[in-house]
Amino acid sequence: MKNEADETYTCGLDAALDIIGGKWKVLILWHLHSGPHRFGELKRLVEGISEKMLIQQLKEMESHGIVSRKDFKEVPPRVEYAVTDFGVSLTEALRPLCAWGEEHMQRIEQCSHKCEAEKQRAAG
Amino acid sequence: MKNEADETYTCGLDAALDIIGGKWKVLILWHLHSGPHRFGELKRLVEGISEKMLIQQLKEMESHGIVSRKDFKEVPPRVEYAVTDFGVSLTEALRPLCAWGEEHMQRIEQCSHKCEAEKQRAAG
DNA sequence: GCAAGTACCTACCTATAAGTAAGTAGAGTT
DNA sequence: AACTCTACTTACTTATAGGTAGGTACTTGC
Repeated sequence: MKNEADETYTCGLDAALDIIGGKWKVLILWHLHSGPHRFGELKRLVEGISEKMLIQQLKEMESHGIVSRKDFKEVPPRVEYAVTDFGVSLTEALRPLCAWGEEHMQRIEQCSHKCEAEKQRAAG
Repeated sequence: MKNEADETYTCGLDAALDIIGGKWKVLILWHLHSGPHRFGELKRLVEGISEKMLIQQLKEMESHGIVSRKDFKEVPPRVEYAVTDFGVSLTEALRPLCAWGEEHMQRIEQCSHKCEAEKQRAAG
């Protein structure tokens, strides 16, 4: 967000959300947390993600140093993705938030349903 | 994200990011964390936010129960926003991530600059 | 009348994220 | 030849988030 040339982030959360914000990154990170995975494994584990989005997200996470990519130079291609040490520090920092989300998941779901219902009502 | 009628979140982070994801919510929450604020105060504190976005984000945060809105029924209007108990539990859960972001802020900024530079190089 | 203060609402536009579909490469199998 | 496996790339489209500009309401002061 606040990454214009002359500006810095207002707070640490702002910066952190630049690294893990968006629909897919936390899901990918969640699966990689349990150990290294190949591309195809991740694709099957992360339900609903397209190859294109998976590649894009992995590339971004790699460029942020959260994830490492190991190419075994084989044919058919064999590539393995794993969380880096830096990425592990992030997953550790995410633990409390993860627990909070688990604890309040039903509440969040109910709210989301209510918000959807209100939107549809407003749409007529 | 995963709030379709028949689906639930894959992990707690997924759910939590539904509550605080996006450009503005963490910044608003960060300012409200220090105590209740009126609309105009928040508008001045959160640099770069438009009234429209501030209203929209506050409304969403209120509907999620993170923020409370107290209308003093005065003219000119006087409304005060504060973090709820539920919101406090969220801010507590966000502390480690906030600290992580603070700790790695410069690294994140440098990476963002590099990504921008690469994008511009690719654009020609 | 205008301007200031306060906190919103609405219509429309722009930017960004995500999605779909087609394609690439090499090796092996039918 | 086609198909399978693997992991990508590219062009274009759609969905969503954020932004701009105009407006509302009331009171007070000039």
